[in-house]
Amino acid sequence: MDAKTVCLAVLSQGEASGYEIRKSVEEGPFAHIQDIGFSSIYPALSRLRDDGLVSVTELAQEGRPDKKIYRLTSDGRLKLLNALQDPTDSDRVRSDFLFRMLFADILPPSVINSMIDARMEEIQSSLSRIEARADGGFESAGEAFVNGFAATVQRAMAEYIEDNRHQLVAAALTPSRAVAE
Amino acid sequence: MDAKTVCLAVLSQGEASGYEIRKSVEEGPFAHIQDIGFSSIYPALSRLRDDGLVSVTELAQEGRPDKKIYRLTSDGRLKLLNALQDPTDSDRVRSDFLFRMLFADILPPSVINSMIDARMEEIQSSLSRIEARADGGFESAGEAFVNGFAATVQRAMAEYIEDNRHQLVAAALTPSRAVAE
DNA sequence: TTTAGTATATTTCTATTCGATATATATTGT
DNA sequence: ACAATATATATCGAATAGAAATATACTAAA
Repeated sequence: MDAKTVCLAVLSQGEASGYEIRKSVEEGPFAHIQDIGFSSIYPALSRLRDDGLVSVTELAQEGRPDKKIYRLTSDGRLKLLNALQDPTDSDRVRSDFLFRMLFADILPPSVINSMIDARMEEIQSSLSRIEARADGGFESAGEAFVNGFAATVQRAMAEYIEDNRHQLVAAALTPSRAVAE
Repeated sequence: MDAKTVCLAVLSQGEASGYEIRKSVEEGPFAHIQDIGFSSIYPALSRLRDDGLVSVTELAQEGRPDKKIYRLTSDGRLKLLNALQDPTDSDRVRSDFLFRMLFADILPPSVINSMIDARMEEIQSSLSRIEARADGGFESAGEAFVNGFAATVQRAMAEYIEDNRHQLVAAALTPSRAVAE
């Protein structure tokens, strides 16, 4: 989703500043399925305000920069509802880990092993966060569905890696392709 | 991975034009784990050539634009080997589908249902392509591992969706949040 | 048969996004 | 005392996304 829709989506769950939108996307229900940086958020919020889809209240703060609190307008809520029904883009995965695994037979086995270990740790910590979120209960059936989805996929990945990693390491030990060493 | 490394990676499996690199990434072993567009490939190839990491041969063709065929140099091969051992970025997923499912309770059930159906079809066609690739045999253990990984994940997703879709549709039928209708 | 769509092939444009940095201060941990 | 982390916005350059421009051949459907 584009940054504007992401902002509308987060704001539909309550008012927030740009900073809080980012935190919400990183840690909240959108974690694992969407990410966004400040350099997308701030221009997006400006445009949404110009288009009357959000309203802003500046809140003076001591010790910190003034906080700009954004709220959905009714136009904004409608826009979100429409955007959610627009044609859905295909899901996209970008895996640096699997990219490297494709070249397992030209990399040193020790490197392969530590990459796999690192990936397994990432998966475990993802799972911890997912399960922690489940303990807190869900605001909607959608959140429960997405959380369960993420958990299922992470577990499937962990299981596959554990079951098949030895084949990769074996291949790295007996390289079939030309290696520069 | 950045576009330059993707180009080096594809070229490590044989010479290719920019157009062929794209096709290879879309359809070959990189499918499902990486994507790249022409507007990344062509500038990347120019830079790689400037840096002496690839060499170019122009091939005149009739009826089609001249084809520029790129080959890895030995510097390029080394560069790839190094890049593959650089710190690995975290895997990233961007799911428009799950994003929408988060809002299942404010969308019409018919819309939810057709989004789910569309997603299931996409998964099935992904699986068909993955299984077709398995039938062709693999060039390396890495390819076999990645293909099996993709198959496992797609099957886990399909199974989860089938098992849990009714909960989403039920929620859409009895909306708990304010809906504009 | 004509027409639409798909395939080959590169280049370039605009808009968006990524990643880092600048700026400023409070709080927390070592 | 010092380092790291958290709060908060803005902006810069580089990279990427997505579409369009250009040109031709082949294939399938109306």
